[in-house]
Amino acid sequence: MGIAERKEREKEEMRELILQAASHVFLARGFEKTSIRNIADRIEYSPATIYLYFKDKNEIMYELHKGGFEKMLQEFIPLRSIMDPFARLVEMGHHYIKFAIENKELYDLMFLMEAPMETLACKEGGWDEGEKTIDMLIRLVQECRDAGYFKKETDHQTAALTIWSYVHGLVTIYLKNRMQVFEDGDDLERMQKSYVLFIEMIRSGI
Amino acid sequence: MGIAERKEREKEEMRELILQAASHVFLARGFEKTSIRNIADRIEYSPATIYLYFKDKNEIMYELHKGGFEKMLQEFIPLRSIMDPFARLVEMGHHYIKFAIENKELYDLMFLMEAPMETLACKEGGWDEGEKTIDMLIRLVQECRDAGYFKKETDHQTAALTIWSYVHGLVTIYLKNRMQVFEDGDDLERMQKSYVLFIEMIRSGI
DNA sequence: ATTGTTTAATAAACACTGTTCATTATATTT
DNA sequence: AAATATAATGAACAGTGTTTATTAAACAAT
Repeated sequence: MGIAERKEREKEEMRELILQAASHVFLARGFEKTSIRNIADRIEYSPATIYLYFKDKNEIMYELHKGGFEKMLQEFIPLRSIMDPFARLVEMGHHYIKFAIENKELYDLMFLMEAPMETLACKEGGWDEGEKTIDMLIRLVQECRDAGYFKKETDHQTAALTIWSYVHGLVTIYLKNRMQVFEDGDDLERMQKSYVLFIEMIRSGI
Repeated sequence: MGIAERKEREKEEMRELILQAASHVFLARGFEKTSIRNIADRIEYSPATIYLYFKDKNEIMYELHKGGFEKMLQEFIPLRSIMDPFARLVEMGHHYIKFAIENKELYDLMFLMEAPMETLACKEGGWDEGEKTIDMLIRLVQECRDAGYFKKETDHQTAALTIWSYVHGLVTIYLKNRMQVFEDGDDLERMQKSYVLFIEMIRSGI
């Protein structure tokens, strides 16, 4: 029964081809402005063909959002070489902010857009990608406490949510063009200064 | 020349009528899913008529976003009766979070969507609404420092951005359904706990 | 090799979207 | 009452996501 297997493989290859094209067009034109027809054009297939491989546009979005988390976790790998947990936390924040700035569209898809969450709601199980990432942060907070940085009574989940909220808020203000409230000066520099302040805050406050 | 004035008044009334209808449909169906035709239907006019009063859909969004800021600043008025600046800051955060939760769509429009910012870019001048709000926060931070709460060397703008980032991030995670990363429990309670922690952090850390 | 059957791909359509423009209806002025 | 200016619209354009009936290709059984 080699044929069934080959078909399976070909189906997977086609899915991959579509996702690759989708990713390319999305990153080039932005998510909102990309249509199924754009994606179909790029791989020289009919728009209807895409619906043989994906339920709807949201499912493509969901799949790309998954890819975004893979990419992000990849970029977190070098953190493992940092021994001190607090230094690792600081560096993780840096990498998170850097990832958001360098992958605006992807970050939007991962943490702001509704599309992937809607597909998730139709599926069984939870938001594995998000959970995996926040778990990393929670464990890191735990390590920091164990190493004597944070107060013993602090709840890890609460601390993780607080830290995540801050970095997510910071990059979202930037990505969504709301740094305009500060009239002049360099946005990135201002973010840098804020991050330094926040780090000092959690060093002494959590 | 009473006619010209009446015409002017009628034009303004029509704009208001359209905005009112737009607001109603937007709030009921969500911003993304509302069309010019939906708005036109509600006021029993042709879709083309709307374009006699607004340049495009973005301009309607921009106008509604302005209304959102007015509403928010209205809700900040009671804060003035709080004498202690730090207590006022805490309460401002509370109100900010409350406003976001009770006006999800509006908050989205004010701080996340691109539409109003695109109209802004075509206009001269800056983002007055945003500036006014962040200025409130900056001045409040300044008051706190003067009252001996924060460190003397802390930059007000940096501190304000840091605080805003946190609350904005927190509500955005919630509004965009990303609280799912925490498996069980009440989202609002978790946010409450995080906010308490954050307040303690800035009390001792800024 | 020639059937019959399953699978893959598509063209065309449906019901939408924002937006424009020539045409019609109304209101104002002469 | 006729001429003009203003307001409102129907119809169209180019686009969207998605579905379906039809065609083309690949496979299975004879």
